[in-house]
Amino acid sequence: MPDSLMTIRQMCDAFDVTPRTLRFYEARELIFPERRGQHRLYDRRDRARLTLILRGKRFGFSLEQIRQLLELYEPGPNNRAQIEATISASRERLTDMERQYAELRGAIEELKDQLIESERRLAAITADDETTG
Amino acid sequence: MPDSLMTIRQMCDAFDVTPRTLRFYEARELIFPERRGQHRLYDRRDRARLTLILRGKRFGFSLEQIRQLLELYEPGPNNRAQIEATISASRERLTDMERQYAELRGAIEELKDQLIESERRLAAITADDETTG
DNA sequence: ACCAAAGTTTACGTTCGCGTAAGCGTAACG
DNA sequence: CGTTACGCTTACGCGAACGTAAACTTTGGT
Repeated sequence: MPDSLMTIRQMCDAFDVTPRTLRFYEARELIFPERRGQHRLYDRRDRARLTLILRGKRFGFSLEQIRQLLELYEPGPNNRAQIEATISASRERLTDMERQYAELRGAIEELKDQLIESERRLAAITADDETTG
Repeated sequence: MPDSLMTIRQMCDAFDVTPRTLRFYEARELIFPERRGQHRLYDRRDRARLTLILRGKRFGFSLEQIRQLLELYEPGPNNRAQIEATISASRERLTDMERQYAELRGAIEELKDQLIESERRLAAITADDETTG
């Protein structure tokens, strides 16, 4: 079993997705499995892309945004203009992600404060129970 | 103009959303504006909640997840069980968010590496142009 | 008093990200 | 040689998160 090529079922088991999902991503041009006859075969590159797709989804990106992100990881034509465009797009995406990163930190801190406040209130009630009860 | 109460239009302008969106969030019980006659009036609390809603959306949370998150910020009944439940839920959410935070850091680093690689390729082509051209 | 602007409800329409069922090919197993 | 399993395509369905249109009331300005 050459692990360099996987069937759709092996992919589904490995990544916990359905066949429908893989075919859907293919229709949206996010992955490009080979065809052996009618059957799809997924290689290392497809798996790497799928990993990025699923991660992108956890960040709330749309499939279209993810598709554009994936293009940034492609070897691409050694055309200067293309490389420059990729660099520019990468920088923009990086800026967005850094902002989101900072925002998430802020949200975490706020929730932490809220948690501490709840713990304080619980402690107050507990102390009250001990004196009153 | 008492800025403690805002009309739906002022809210839309301030947060860059449509009236439909605000009414939709209200129908889903994410915000609870007062009614002066038939009209809605939004106070500081509504605005605070809307800020959290929009931020949650940027993190890819569903409105239902956000609604549950908002509950954690509510004063809530001083019932011990309720507070304990809130604390427990807050801890779980915090764990998730910390994980997402770390994951985002990883994604940023990967894209950075990719960017550096692109810059290297561009430099190589440029150097090539200078010697060849 | 009147008109336009703004707000309200009701309800159908739309896009995204798949789920799900129908119907067909084919390959392997007993 | 049948049937069982897996995969393929086509296509309709569905919940989320609004957009949009229709019809009505309310409110502010002149």
